[in-house]
Amino acid sequence: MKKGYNEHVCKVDFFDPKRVASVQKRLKPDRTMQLLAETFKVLGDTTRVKILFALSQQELCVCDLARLFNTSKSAISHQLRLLRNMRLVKYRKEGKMVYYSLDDHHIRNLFDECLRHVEETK
Amino acid sequence: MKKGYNEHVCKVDFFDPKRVASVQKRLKPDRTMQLLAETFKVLGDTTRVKILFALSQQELCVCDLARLFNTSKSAISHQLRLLRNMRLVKYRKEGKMVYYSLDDHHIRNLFDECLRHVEETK
DNA sequence: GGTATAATTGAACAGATGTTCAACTATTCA
DNA sequence: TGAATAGTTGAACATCTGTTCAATTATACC
Repeated sequence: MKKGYNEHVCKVDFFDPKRVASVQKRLKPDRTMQLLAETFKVLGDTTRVKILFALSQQELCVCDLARLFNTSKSAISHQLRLLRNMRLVKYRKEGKMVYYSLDDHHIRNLFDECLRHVEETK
Repeated sequence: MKKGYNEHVCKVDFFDPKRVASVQKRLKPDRTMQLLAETFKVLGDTTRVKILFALSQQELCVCDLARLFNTSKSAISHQLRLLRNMRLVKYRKEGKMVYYSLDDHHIRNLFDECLRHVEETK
């Protein structure tokens, strides 16, 4: 993401030290911001949004999801792995089948809040 | 994003038609899912999350933000354009300066909800 | 008008992302 | 045990993303 990076170039000219200091004090730790961004990033893909929305309606297996969105099991499985890693979905095994569902009640709230934003601005 | 794409390969094997049909009925329009994903995607970057969080504290100019996060004005400006396009920030001009602030009260709620998720699972 | 500078923009490029394909694992059932 | 199959995984690859650098625009002040 970074390239040459001319450290000697003055990157900033005019800024208000008071304003900057006051905001700086109230910033959250970098790690927290990273986690926030990572979580939003995982939500930031149409396939994954659809998967999560579907799972918010009903527990489903990989084949159900693949059928629902007319895509391959492999693609769905790769996406589910990302969602698992971020603890957005959980699963239970039943024989050869694996049933997925939402892991966390916050996700539905996130969806609702974001839907309201989208509805308002469109 | 797509390559060869073997249309003739059966992509799905076992699924529950009832389950799939019941969820399918309740899915939102594709355009809505896309807008949701686009919005989350814009939120899914550490620099932009930081910018938005800073702006949720106080109106700031590009130089303030560049200073705050020790990055270039150009990088900040590029990111602000994305945020403007998704109507997440608004701005007012005052001479040579451009002051940015949050456009929408939903964003703070989104942040809070996501923060709670992050705090719980870490 | 002319210079300085806050901000924006476009091109370039390294790195990240998402799907495909093929190989593999795990479980069922005959 | 062996065939069938639900699901996972890794490599490959085209596309997308974010920062840098250089050029441009817009405003202030002399």
